[in-house]
Amino acid sequence: MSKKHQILEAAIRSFVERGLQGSSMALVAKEAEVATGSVYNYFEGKEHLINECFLYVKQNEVEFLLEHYDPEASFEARFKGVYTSTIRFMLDHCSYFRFLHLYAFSPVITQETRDKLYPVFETFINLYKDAYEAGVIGSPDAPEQHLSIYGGISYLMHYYYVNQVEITDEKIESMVNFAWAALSNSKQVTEG
Amino acid sequence: MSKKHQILEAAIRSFVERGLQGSSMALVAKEAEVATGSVYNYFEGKEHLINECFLYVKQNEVEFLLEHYDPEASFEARFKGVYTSTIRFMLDHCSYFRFLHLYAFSPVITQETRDKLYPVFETFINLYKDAYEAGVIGSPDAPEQHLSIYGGISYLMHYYYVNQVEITDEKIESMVNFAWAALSNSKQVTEG
DNA sequence: AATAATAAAATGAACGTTCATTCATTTTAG
DNA sequence: CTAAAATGAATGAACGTTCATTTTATTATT
Repeated sequence: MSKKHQILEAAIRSFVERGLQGSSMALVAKEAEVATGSVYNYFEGKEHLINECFLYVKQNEVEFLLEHYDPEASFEARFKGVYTSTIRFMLDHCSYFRFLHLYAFSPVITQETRDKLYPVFETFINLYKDAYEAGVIGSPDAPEQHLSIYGGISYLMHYYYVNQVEITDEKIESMVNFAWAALSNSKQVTEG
Repeated sequence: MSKKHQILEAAIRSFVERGLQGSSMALVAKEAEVATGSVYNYFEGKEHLINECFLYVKQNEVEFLLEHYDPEASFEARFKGVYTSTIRFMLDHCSYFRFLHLYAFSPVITQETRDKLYPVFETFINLYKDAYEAGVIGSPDAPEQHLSIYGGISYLMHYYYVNQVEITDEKIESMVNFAWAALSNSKQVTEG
């Protein structure tokens, strides 16, 4: 693992466990088994490091999602696939998930950082748009649909994490079905 | 408004706008139009202040929810009522909502603080339990149901806030219907 | 291959600033 | 006149950042 990776991984772990306040640069460096000054060879400063952690995690996430994405599958299969992948990613990379859950909305994440991520997630945003045009889901506003489901999953996963609930494949399936039901039912609800 | 309230309100605003790191005690005091030392007359330190902000917001929330809660109403009406109140509370107290959304999962909020809140929300936790026993909703795990809906609403509200989307009564109704549909449909989904 | 020369990366002590906290003093309330 | 509350300058520790020095890697030369 490269030194930059070491630092990112250590930083994410520390930010999650001790918070941004509680994680001094010296401490992050120590956890990464690197000299304090070395962090500054790779990152301009603490704020920059935090933003880079965010990008790093998000890029890992989208990479994972794309790996398991089949553009030829049915809408239902694709949606369920994306939700399943999202949950699996959260499980496999617990500290990544917790980092996102804690800091995705923080004012320390700059607009510049956020803007970098939009194109990366375009595939999935388009999935919602296409599904709407095909009449599979009810709302035309893709981000809204996505966020309310992603938010639900996030909160739930956090709850499972805190309470150390083991998440079986059946549990994942149940969550995904719940999400899909909410999404596909929204057609009737918003119209009725 | 008492001096303690002034400080809490100013702290919440500052924590939301500048983050925990960016909000020095001197700055919070200045925003509260109070001397730096005065903060320490009411709060033991910064961490304590943050925890008190959390309790303050949560207690305000539950007060608001109870004010609009009718224990005699039907399950559907009660659920929809709670969701509607939650959304209205978020809208009326934007910085409270953002504070919760940012720091509710932070490691700076102690377990002690969290434990204080469970009894406060018991009414609403029982609502889920009762509804399950009455066969109205499918899952016996009340916190899970609640969290996935609350999470969805939170993420959505944050999105609306960031994008300055005006939230009409129709929009609230649509969100509440979406939530209720997800909840009441979960019966079929988890069984099917 | 071996050695020297140069560049790049890594180091951690030192610096200067910031900031949480304290406390002697002043102001206000009873 | 007394007690409580408020004040903000002073303090000292913590922390982000820098940089002179050392170590490692790369290239050039014999």
